[in-house]
Amino acid sequence: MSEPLCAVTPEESNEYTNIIDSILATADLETISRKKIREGLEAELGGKDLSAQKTAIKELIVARFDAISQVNLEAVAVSDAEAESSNKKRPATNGTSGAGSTDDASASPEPARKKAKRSSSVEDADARLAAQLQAQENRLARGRSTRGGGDKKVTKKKAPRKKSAKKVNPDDDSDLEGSEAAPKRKGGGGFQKPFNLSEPLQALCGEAQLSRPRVVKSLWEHIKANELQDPSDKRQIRCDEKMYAVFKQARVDMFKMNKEIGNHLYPIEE
DNA sequence: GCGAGATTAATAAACCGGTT
DNA sequence: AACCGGTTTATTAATCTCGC
Repeated sequence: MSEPLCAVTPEESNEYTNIIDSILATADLETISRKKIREGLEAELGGKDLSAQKTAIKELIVARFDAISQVNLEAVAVSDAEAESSNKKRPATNGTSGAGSTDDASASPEPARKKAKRSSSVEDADARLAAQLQAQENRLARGRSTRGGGDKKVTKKKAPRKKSAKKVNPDDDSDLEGSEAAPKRKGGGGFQKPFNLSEPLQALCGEAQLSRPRVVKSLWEHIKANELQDPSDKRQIRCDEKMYAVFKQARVDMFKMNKEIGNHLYPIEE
């Protein structure tokens, strides 16, 4: 709709490039997105509306990202090569294969985020090697405890875990059928653990004891049955009386709801 | 082998970014 | 444009992996 997308003038292109470069210089290339860069650009330009030049700017951003990430990659490759050559000899492929390394460079940010897992044993070989190298570095750097680095909380933040349900199925079907007593993770850890529900929560769920996932499920059934989602922002749940008794507020964010649930679950003591 | 940190499992729906 | 998949929130227990 609307007007043909205008191209940026050379002056603008120049100006935008400088701004984008400065944004990229301080940003984490693994997590930065086009949108964020564009937002930063708009902010830098005093809130100027760039929608008319969206396409041209998108290309500009991509071009600058590619250019900068390639520079970074080369820098990393050099330091990597130096570091590794002292420990291990690796076929020095990087220097010569320009095309290959470039490809890796542009692809690296996203895949890097996606994987962070260790389910596949094939990838593990590499992962382990990397872990060992890193462990050595850590030990040299500090006497710090172990790979965790000491932060327990890191778990949640640092490792974006993959969606589980999806993996379960393929995993399940593949070859487990042959070997009945598959070693796979038993039933599902503590997820099935039942809790005593607080009174208001009991009134909502209709059960005195439920596991957390069941409580969530039950809550959503209630929400849908009573159309409690705010139409303008469906993540917001409007509390009816029963809900209010639990959450003590007229509206609750669906994620906060999960958080609040914890206050209404009591461990069952024998 | 033991200890400890890291990871994964289920549950829900919306939203966002990326891909086709 | 439409679709797909990841991310978000919280939780516990079991399991895995690695260091010592």
